[in-house]
Amino acid sequence: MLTLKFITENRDEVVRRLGKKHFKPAAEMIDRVITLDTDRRSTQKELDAKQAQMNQLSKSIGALMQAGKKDEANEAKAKTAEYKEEIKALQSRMDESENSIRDLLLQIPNLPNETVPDGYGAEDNKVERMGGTNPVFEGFKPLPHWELAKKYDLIDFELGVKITGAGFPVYKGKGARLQRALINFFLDEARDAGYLEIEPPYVVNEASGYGTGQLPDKEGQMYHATADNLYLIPTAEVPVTNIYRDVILSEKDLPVKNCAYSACFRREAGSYGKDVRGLNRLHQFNKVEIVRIDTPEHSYESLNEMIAHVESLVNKLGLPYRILRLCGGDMSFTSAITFDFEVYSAAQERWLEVSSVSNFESYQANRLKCRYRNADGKITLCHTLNGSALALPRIVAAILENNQTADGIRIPEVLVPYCGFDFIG
RNA sequence: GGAAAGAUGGCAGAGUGGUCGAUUGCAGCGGUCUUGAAAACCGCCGUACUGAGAGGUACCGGGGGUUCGAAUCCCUCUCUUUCCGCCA
Repeated sequence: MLTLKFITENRDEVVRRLGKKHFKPAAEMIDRVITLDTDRRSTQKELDAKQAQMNQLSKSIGALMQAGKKDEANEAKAKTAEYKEEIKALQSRMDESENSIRDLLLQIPNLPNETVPDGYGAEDNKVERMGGTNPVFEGFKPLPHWELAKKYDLIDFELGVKITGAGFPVYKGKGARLQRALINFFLDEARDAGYLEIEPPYVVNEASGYGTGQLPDKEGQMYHATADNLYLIPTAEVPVTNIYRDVILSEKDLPVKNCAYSACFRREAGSYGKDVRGLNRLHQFNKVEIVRIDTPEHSYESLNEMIAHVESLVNKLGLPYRILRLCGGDMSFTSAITFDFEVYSAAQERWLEVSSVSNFESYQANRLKCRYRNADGKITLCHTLNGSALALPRIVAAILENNQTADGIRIPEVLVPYCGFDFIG
C-alpha cells in the first residue's frame, strides 16, 4: 500500500498518477484518507494529553500510598474514573479512524511509474524490443504442443484429469526429464548471476498472504487448505518475499538477490477456451522466480539487470521473443512498472507470456514492513522487485512447437547437458 | 492424536503489581590507546505515532478483563519447543 505520508503530502500528484491506472474513485478516496488522517491526528493529540494526565495521577497515587496519606490517595482515585471514560472514548475514535484509513489504503493501487505508457489493455502495451528468429517449417505442417506431447508421449493431460482434474498434467519420460532440466538450467543461470538459491515452503500462512498482497484482494486465486488455514503458493514470490517481512535490513546487505524454484498453484477461476488449451494455463506448474530487494535509488538499475537476465535465458533457449512495457491499464494492482516477456509459439501462431518482471517500489515493502537502515541510521522502506526466470509450461510449449521437425523435436543446445538427450523422436 | 513448558529489544537472557521502555551479556556504532589490528577502557545503541523543539503517547506473541496503576494477575486465541504415539 501507499504510505500515508506520501498521500497527504502529494495529494494532486497521487490522484493524477492513479488516473493512468484508470482508478476511478481516486480523488474521492484520497480526500477521504486525508480527512480521516487530520481527524486522527487531532484525536491523538487529545488522547496523548489525557493519558499523560492519567499517568501522572496514577503515579501520584502510588507516592501518596507509600507516604501513608490514604485519604488524599482515595480522593485522587475518585478522579481517575472520569479520565478513564474520556480516554476510552478517544481511544475508540482513534481506532476507528485508523481502521478506516487502513481499509482505504488497501484499496488504493500502486502509482505507475512516469515511464509507463497510457492505455487500457493488452493492445496498448508498448513493444520494447524483439529478439530471436521464427522457425521455418519445410514440407510439413507444425503441430501444436498438445499434439506433440501426445505423439511423443511426453505429457498426459487426460491422466491428470483422472488423478486430480483439468490443469494438472502428468509429465512422463523425456517430458518429465525436460522439466527437471529446465528447472536446473534456470537455477544455475540465476546462481551465476549472483542470486542466492532458496527452497521455500509451498504452503504459507495468512500473514504471508497479506504480506505480498495475495490477500485479501486475490483470495479466490489461491488454493486454501481450510482445516489448517494455510494457502498453496501461487508463486515462490510469496514465501521468498515474506522472508523480509518485519525486517530492517542494513544498507550494506542490499541489493538482496534471491532465486527459488517452486511448484505454483493457481485456481484460475473463470478461465476457459483456447487460452487454457494444453500447457497454456495450468493449475499447477513449475517456475523459477527471482526476487530482489533494493534501495529506492538503485531499484531501477536492479530492474534493468533482471530484464537483462531474463532476456539472456530466452536467448540461450533460442526462442523468438518480445519484451512489452505494460500500459497503465494492463498492470497489476501492486506494480509500479512491469515488463512482460512473451515467446512466439509457431504452431499456435501466438505470443505466450513466460515472464513478468516488476518493480513494486515501496508499495509492497510498506505492507511487509521491509525497511533498511542507511549509513546515517535513518530507516527507509525498501523497494521490492520480482520476476519469473522462467515459468516452465509455455517455455516447454514453445520449445516443442518451434523446434519440431518432421520426425521429432530438437532440444536446445544449452539444455542437452541437463537433459541427457538432444532429440525427442 | 495425548501430555507438558514457553512466547520480553538483532541474538541470548533477567524481570511476578508503582520512575520498567524494561537489568545484564553478546553483536553493532563512535572514541581513547596503537604504526595498524587485537585486547582493554569510555560512550552510544528498539520501533511507531505525535510535536518546530523540549517533550508526549503507545508497544514485552494477538485480543479481552481486573486495578488508580499490568511485561508482571485473570480469561481467550495463535504460535513455538520438549516428551509420548504414528510416520516419508
